[in-house]
Amino acid sequence: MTRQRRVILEELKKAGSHPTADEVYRRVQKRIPNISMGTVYRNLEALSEHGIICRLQMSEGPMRFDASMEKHYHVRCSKCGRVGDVPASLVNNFESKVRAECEWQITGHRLEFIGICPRCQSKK
Amino acid sequence: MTRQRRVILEELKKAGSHPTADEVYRRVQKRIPNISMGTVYRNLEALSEHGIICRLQMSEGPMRFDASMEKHYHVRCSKCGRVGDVPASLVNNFESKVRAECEWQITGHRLEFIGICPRCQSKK
DNA sequence: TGGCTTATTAGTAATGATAACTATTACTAA
DNA sequence: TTAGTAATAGTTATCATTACTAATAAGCCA
Repeated sequence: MTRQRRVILEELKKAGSHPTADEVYRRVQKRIPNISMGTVYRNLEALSEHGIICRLQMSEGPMRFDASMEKHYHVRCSKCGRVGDVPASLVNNFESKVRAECEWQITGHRLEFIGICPRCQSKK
Repeated sequence: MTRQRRVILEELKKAGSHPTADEVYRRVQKRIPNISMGTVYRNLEALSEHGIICRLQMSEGPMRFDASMEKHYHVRCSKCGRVGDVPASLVNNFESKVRAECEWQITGHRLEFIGICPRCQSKK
């Protein structure tokens, strides 16, 4: 656990929402001015491989990262791209019939909601 | 509807599965040898904007395209990357509770199953 | 503590998918 | 046939991400 890795994790936690690698980079840069983008990517990768953070591949835009490991889904705002959380408890099981009737062996799924965030709703 | 666009659409339909832009390009190239990659992208884009084809942003790998417009979901093989279809009828409604309880205005979702395709299952 | 081994870094260059640009060509309607 | 528009081929640019490399820092044992 190097200083760089520690600061990257701290800033990701502070960010709260779901920053991209670049947003993490810009935050960390304020504390370690000569940090390199490669270091940010490498550490976000390492942290997610150790199950400490989560990498979110959304259907649009670059990869995002999430320090929260609780089970939840994500909503992406189609106006501004912001990403929010949807507790898994709001989503009923929908996989069982697919598992039963599909000749593929289903191992998981990726679900992302599309919507308009509160901020963009009030803008209009 | 230019010759290029027509051939792109024909080859996409013939391809059956879910080719990437590059695969479409290679197929079309056999009939129009000097076609440009840009033309392929532009036309796949145009066709999908007109609702004639469907562009699939999978969570891994490049964009894929689908000539079938029936409502269905996709499974991606985690071994080989192949993409298959899952009829929408196998998936129960799971969105209503989210719509009701989330302060975002939900407009849709993107769902992708992960699994192992029949071919990779038998390989092992 | 000091030296040794290995991992990690900063910096830069490379990659791969996609989009933008530009001069040229094809299509269309008058 | 011609002006106007749209689409093309070819090329270059962009953006996110990964790979490479020499220098630096961690961790560990004597």
